[in-house]
Amino acid sequence: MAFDKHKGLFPTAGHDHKTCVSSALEGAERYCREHGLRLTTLRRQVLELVWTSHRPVGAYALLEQISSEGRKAAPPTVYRSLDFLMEHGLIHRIASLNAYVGCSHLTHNHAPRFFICDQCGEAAELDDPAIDDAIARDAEKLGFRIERQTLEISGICAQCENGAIA
Amino acid sequence: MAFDKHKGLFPTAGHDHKTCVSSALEGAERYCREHGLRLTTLRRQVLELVWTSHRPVGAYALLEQISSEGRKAAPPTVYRSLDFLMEHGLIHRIASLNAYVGCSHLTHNHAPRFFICDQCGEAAELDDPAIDDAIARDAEKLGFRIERQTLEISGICAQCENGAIA
DNA sequence: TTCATAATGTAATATTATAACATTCCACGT
DNA sequence: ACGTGGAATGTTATAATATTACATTATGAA
Repeated sequence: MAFDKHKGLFPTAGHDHKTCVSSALEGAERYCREHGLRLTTLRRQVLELVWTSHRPVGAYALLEQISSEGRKAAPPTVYRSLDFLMEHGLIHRIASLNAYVGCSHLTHNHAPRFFICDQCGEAAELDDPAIDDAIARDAEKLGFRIERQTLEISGICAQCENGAIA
Repeated sequence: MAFDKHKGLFPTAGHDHKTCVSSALEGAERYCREHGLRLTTLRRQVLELVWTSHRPVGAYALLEQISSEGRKAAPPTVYRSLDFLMEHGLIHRIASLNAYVGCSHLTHNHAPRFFICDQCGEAAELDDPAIDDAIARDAEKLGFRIERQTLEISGICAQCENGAIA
């Protein structure tokens, strides 16, 4: 992703977000093409709105934006699209915020793992095999078959901690 | 806890749940006494209701039970008690279920980490320093100051997988 | 006992999500 | 191009979860 070139994993203030958006959309289109799925106008619009930033966004905020862009929309309009996008791993749900964010790791299977800044609201998706391995070992010990995972670490990101912009 | 003596970490069908409840209540009372907190009748009642089982329970289910036990209760009644109990680590919130479960690790500070069975609904609280360490390392790399954590692993527990009782 | 504060009661409402059914759209075979 | 069947969306209503604001009551400390 565009912001990976910068110092940290967190989306930095100066990163080229347009690249994030376009690669997310291209990735989604490729994925749907290859899997015979329909990335309809609505679904694409929802995906694009989710990708407005790296801040998880609520379903009703999306709904307002869809409406303001001229389309007739009610809750099911957005929830159905969110369900589709989640089902195919194009976005993730942040359970602790009841909000949704674009997937930054389209190219490989992964459990969603997020660091989320309480101050700026940005979410960074993280891959760490050490976490994966530890959880897998625990599951094995328990004989537990994992179906879904939620890992959300909230706090203050480095930029906010250091008083960057705000 | 009572079920720790059994084979797995998961609450087993045969475990002595009364011991879970009494040690949770005793622990809460000791904690509140030592910290100058008031474990009021209402708070104690909510805690006891949460401890009815190892299955996370919703706020409105608790509300119904409180009402049925004769007390006047509205949503704030239960939410305020839940907030108190969470603030002091006596219960945890399961964000992916909008539900609440008693804390099984009263005696030490810890990030809440759960395995939750989709079938029987039971939640097992787990301690694994390997997970803690991996997350701590990632946070340090990011310069991220952790405030709260949510780790919820959902799937099928060993007992359900093996067709135990159901 | 009195007072300040904490806890709870009460009413209204906000926020998030789903159910149920109607309509429209689109790929496909003809 | 035409009709068809299933997928997608529109529409209305409502469920489920949670909070705000203000009134009242209970509690412990001075």
